[in-house]
Amino acid sequence: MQRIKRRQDFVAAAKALSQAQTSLVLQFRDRKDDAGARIGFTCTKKLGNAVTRNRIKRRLKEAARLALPQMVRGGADYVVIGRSVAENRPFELLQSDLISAMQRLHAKAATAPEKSVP
RNA sequence: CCAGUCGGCUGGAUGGCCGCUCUUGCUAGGCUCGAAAGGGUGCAAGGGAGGAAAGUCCGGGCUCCACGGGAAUAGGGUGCCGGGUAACGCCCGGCGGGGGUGACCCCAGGGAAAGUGCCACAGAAAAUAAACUGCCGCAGCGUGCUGCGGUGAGGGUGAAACGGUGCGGUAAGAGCGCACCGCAGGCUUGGCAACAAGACUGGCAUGGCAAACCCCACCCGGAGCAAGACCGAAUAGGGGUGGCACGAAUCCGCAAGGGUUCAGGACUGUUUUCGGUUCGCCGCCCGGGUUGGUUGCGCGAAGCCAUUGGCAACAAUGGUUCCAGAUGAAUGGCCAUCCAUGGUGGGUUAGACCCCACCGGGACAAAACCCGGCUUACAGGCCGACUGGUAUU
RNA sequence: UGGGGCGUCGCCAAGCGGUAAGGCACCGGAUUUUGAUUCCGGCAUUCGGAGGUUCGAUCCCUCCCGCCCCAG
Repeated sequence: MQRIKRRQDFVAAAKALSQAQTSLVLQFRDRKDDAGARIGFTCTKKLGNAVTRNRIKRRLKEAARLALPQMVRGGADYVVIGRSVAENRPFELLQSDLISAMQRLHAKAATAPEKSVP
């Protein structure tokens, strides 16, 4: 799965669907093309210093690597925004947060597909 | 043993499973992303955050720009002396001042006699020393006032009052004279110097503030790796060149040239004789350059060990080692045991810092071109030197 | 990476070497049957923090902390 690296992709994903969980916020945007799914990780400066922010992003990356590959859809951009509890939340709960957020987002996209068009 | 001062070191360990990034090797191609440049994908081995990587406060390297050399103006910085260094506002040693019983610690510490300015309140007066009050003498008379002269000693204040204390001296007094202290001047001695010591001379001049303006001495060209270099598509546009084309009317202009309409070409919407966009057409070559990519990018004022010189900072010589290179940003995720440590309960015990069980639980903080410093943050642990006190011998 | 600014009472703020203005809010009192209005009085012992210069710092200097803005 490719990583999102450009700022404008992050901004575009922020304008599309989002789903908040205890440890993270997941954003989902359908790019309407045939390329593979992409995922990006970010968090705000309010969460702490560089060590804390990096640790949150690494735990989320590892959870996504283990939990998500069989769930993602082609042509989709996912952005995971870390929250402060993600630093110490048990790893199994971190994975289940990701899975349920993605399930609910996919359900939202099915009921209201027009909203995801930018 | 208690209290304290200074300096240095360290910054959890081992293992398992699954990952990230770089380098090298392997058969060297395949597959794949991309317009290209270039990138991704396999296996194995090895490397992979810090003492502050931080704050970005100084100093350099490196790169580009500017510049004939140099100097000056403006602006900014530094400020006892000597040394170290590539350089510094850093470090070392010394001097002076201040603090502490002491080990030791702190100090932007040049110039106030170049000039300007400020010194609230209080106080007679806050800086050309005079006025006021006072003290003393003489004269006058209305007998406590006036005039003249002497004096700069006293005057509640204040952060600070024009040398201080004492003795002599005098009408009263005053460095007026003397002793001691302070101060100034040149001299001698010691020291590279800052400065110190000594005797001599001078009766004393120069209040404080320059982290107020300022003066003096010295230093500084500007920007920053998003510097800079290279590769480089479609489309549009620029230059050159070859072939084809370069029609008609009209307007501006001396001309070169330009505008408008029709015709014509290219692309395109559309059922269409209708419309839209564009303007010489086609080929080749050159240069610039956007998205993007590569590079810059780690052998260095490097680390470690030894010897020598130096009180030291540090330097020289010899040997030895190769030690991170990410870019929405790698160096991790999960788990187990141990270790340091905290809590609770129980046990041993004179008492435990000893033993057992359970629970909790790892300081600060992550390279972003690279080095030398400074500053700030930091759980816990270790080592060395020294000081004061108490007790014992 | 480079540059600039701010921090003063609960809120908005003035002051910029010499006892820290003012407004809103709050508290107490007066007026009123009660409330509003009005009037009177009260309300800053770290002027973001720590050092330093000065007789004396909100103000000057140094270092930190927090917040905001600009350029690429």
